[in-house]
Amino acid sequence: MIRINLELARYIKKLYGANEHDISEEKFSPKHKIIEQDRRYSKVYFITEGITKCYISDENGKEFIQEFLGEGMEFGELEVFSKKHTICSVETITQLKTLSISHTCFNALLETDNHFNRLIMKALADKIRYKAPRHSYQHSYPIEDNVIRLKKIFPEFTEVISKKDIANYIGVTTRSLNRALKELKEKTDQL
Amino acid sequence: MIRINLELARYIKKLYGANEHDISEEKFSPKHKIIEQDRRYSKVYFITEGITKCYISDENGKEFIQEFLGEGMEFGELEVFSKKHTICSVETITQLKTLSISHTCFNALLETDNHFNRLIMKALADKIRYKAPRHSYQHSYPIEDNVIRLKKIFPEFTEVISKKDIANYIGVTTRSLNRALKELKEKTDQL
DNA sequence: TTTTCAATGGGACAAATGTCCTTTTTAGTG
DNA sequence: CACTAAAAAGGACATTTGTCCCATTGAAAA
Repeated sequence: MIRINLELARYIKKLYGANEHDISEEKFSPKHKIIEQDRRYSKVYFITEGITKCYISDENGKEFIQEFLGEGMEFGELEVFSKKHTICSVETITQLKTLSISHTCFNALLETDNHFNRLIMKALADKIRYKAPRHSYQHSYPIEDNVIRLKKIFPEFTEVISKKDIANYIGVTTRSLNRALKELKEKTDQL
Repeated sequence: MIRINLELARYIKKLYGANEHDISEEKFSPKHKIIEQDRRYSKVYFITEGITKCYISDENGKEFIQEFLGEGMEFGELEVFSKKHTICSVETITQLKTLSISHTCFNALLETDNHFNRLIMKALADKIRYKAPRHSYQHSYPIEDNVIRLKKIFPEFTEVISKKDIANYIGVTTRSLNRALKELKEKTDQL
């Protein structure tokens, strides 16, 4: 549910240690919007600490959360390859620390650093791999099953992430999520 | 709706022309399953002609279509980066021609051919970019709106792709799709 | 041509989810 | 500590979508 990539985190920290002027550290407080949908930016971010949500909002203001990003996850990288606007907003949930790098340097690294190139390639592939079954599951199963599934992979999810965000992640209304949680609780209490 | 990547198609054909022994051409007839979910393969395919569907099926046999792939789209590449099982099945819809290449050669190309590396990177990024808004839209809007949207981007979709596949692409039952199509027709007939 | 089977279309009802509101709880602020 | 605003919980009802059928059509096979 909260995606991480420790291998990438380790490597970007190592680069930061060796080559401080290309990579810079930034800190953000909770609920801070780092990237806004449909804009242009010229930096790629790597999370070293904390959690963000990455979401699309439509004209009615509905948010649909794509991913929760944790340590080692990158964002802002898609726009390096296809020079278009961002498709997602990224907003911090907890305090956040990032290492960031300009598009120019990112490109340079991709060309000169084979290992870096491979890590980014793998990170992209993993994003695709991860999304497919998730959306498939969400469509095919009732809300309750989705909640059970979340509980399994991340038992304390209700403590860290707000109900609204969880609902937007599953793609349902808060009302429906509450209903599912209540029914689930009643069922487990009976036992 | 049917994704293509002409730039990649052009380049892989060019490579095929120059270096025939690493890349081989294959032909498949309609409804042929080229790749099956949860298996291992050692080839990457590039479509040069025809259409396939790429889908996940669950334990109840429900199919959820991730993408329809057309000219220039690749499949089987995700497993090069994370050496796991396939997450999708890929099945031809029309006759299909592909150029395929072994994992080993694919990796070699990525390392030695900068342009190829960049094209693959971009192809991965585009797959991510494309998926996000699509799933968001499908969750947020009723079936009818989704059908209207498909009509806009691919007017003759009902002729090429079966109702069942369209329904599995939108993530609804055939019954619901038919209902939506009927209501849509009634509305437009009134005008 | 007849037969067969899959694809399509749709009726009737059930179940899941959304909408609209109101109440309760919680956390933060003056 | 009291006050306020946001988050959470849930009642009542409407709407959407699914399930379970069966009828029709069309195309491929015998």
